[in-house]
Amino acid sequence: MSKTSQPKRETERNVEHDHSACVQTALALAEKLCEEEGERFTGLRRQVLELVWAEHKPAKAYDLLKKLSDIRSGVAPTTVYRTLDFLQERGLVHKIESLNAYVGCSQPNAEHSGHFLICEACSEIKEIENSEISAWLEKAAQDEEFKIKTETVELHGLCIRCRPA
Amino acid sequence: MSKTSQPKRETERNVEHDHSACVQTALALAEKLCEEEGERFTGLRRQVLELVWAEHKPAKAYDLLKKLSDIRSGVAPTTVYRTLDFLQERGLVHKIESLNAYVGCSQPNAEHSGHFLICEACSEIKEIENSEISAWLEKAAQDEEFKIKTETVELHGLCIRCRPA
DNA sequence: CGTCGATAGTTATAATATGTCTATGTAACT
DNA sequence: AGTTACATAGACATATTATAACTATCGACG
Repeated sequence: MSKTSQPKRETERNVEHDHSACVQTALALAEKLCEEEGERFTGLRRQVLELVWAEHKPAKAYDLLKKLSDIRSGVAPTTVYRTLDFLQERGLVHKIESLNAYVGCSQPNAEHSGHFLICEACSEIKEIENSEISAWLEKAAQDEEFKIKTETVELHGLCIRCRPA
Repeated sequence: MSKTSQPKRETERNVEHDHSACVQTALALAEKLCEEEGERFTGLRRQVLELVWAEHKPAKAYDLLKKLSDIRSGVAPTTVYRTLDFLQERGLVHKIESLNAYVGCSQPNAEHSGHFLICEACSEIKEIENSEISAWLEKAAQDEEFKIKTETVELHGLCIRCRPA
């Protein structure tokens, strides 16, 4: 194959991004985390997590349900929601409240609320790892003597690839 | 009536807070804003806004529907959602994404995304007016060259009255 | 190999939200 | 007043999102 022939299929997200490695890493990390916590990383949990990670876009529960039905039998809404609950509790996925959808988290060990950049053009979502954000928000909350437990921070707009030059 | 007799009924929120004045202000402001924008502040819109403002707690659409049914006929989900949409577009109410609920906004003229402190004990919600927050978030987004359009910032925790001393 | 708790299957239903078509109200113009 | 046009709201249907409650199965451990 010459360099000028059909280029290798690339993700929309990022020409540098090897997504299958990305998914494999997430699954491996999940497995490790469950083992450490004495939880079972069952086939169902693996399949759901894999489906959530299929893209760097929020996945809707009922879409996961459809896809899951293609690869197993006896799948009902409960199946999906129960599994998503499990994954959320371990920080393996986050719920995006403003979209009623779910994304995989790549820092599941770290105690954190997620902060997200959500592109309204291409739907790609990125978790911000700017650790200052929580500190800033706490500072703002302290003015009201409010004690933050969980943070929902979802910033909608245009990502670098979709914003006009 | 002596000073030691039955004290005047006070809101749970704040003994200093005159809530009926608070609602009246909000309604008057809404009326003014609609007039300025050439929009009609109809009976329905006033009633819905008044119900949303009944408490400083998020109001659920179907609860509003029930209450609205007590004071008008022919109320269906569409009625409520349509009216909430109208009010949201004018910044008169905000939707709290993490609760699927709505709160009145007291700075409807100001262009802004709301930032909220939500007490998980008493459900009271407070809109933060710390203007630095948006600036901070933009700063964080700039690291990713992301252009923010709307912000969902909902901080759940304990308010000053509910947090342990 | 039996039992116990965790996991998942099954069925039903609740809660949240939207689409579409029709009727009515109000403003603007004649 | 009569007519038109558009905004508002009513009516009805249905889609989407999420949970409840009960039963069956699996797998770790004694």
